[in-house]
Amino acid sequence: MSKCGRKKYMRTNVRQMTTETVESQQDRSVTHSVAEHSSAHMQTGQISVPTLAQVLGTELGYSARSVSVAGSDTGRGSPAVTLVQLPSGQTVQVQGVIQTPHPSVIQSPQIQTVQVATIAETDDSAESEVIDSHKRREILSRRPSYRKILNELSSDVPGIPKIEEEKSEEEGTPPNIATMAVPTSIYQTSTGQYTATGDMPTYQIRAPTTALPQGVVMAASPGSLHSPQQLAEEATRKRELRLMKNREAAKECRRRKKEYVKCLESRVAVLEVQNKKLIEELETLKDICSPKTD
DNA sequence: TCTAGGGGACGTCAGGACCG
DNA sequence: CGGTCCTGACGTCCCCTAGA
Repeated sequence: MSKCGRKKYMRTNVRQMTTETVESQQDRSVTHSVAEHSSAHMQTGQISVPTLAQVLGTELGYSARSVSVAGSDTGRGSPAVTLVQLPSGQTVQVQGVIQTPHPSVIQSPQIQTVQVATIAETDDSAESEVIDSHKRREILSRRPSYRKILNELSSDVPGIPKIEEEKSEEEGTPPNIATMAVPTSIYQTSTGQYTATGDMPTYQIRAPTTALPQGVVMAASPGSLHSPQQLAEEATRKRELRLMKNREAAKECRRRKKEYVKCLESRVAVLEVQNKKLIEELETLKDICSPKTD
């Protein structure tokens, strides 16, 4: 079946998902973490987030040249400020890359999973089941969206491209398209649904509402409906509109998620390098400070 | 060559978050 | 408070690859 045929199939084949199935999904969802999706199998090069590495790399540059480092972490939510003394004697205050401004998307669900397992093992009563469901509900509470997290990261580290909020449509310009300057502009999927912009200096982020036919809603105002048939048509139209919106939203959400994961991976890489350099520096200082044996 | 399995992408549903 | 947005989870399809 071709991609187009498959899409057609997906459109016409409405899956019957029962409530029971959904509830079981909820239970299983606790054990599912983003980390599972952020494996090394993630396709590379679709959307690059080079600015993070570049910015943090700049910080690494200071770190590498430093002779003495005095670090201080102001606590959770505040990035560590590091005093770096350059070889020239000049002291520079650097906002370190080691910071925990946000609850980790990758780690927290796993921790919560352990908590759920512990509760389930130690409590059997019906009352505990109620408590369990409450706790599970708390655990399932939504964390901040990828857009928010990434934007907060962007504000912490200048130079990281922000994910733009949707803008109102304006005539004459492509609506709801935010542009970001990135070195590589490959933005496509294996299905080719997104056009590759290989020779363009920017890639485009389409807001979920971009491709929506606004006129669909405008065309059928409730006042103009009379017969049950018209009501049914209106209901169908609304449903299709909602599905179309959600389709676009899901695509956008997946794109943001990928970008976010890439951002985290870049960060991990930078932190690993920095950690290695700090260890080397520590060894050097140990050698200098230790009394000579011979 | 065939097949099983892994992985990516997609559409859909459900429900929490957010906003006017 | 209702409408909309966002995202986790699921099922499905397609592609690729290793092994028989």
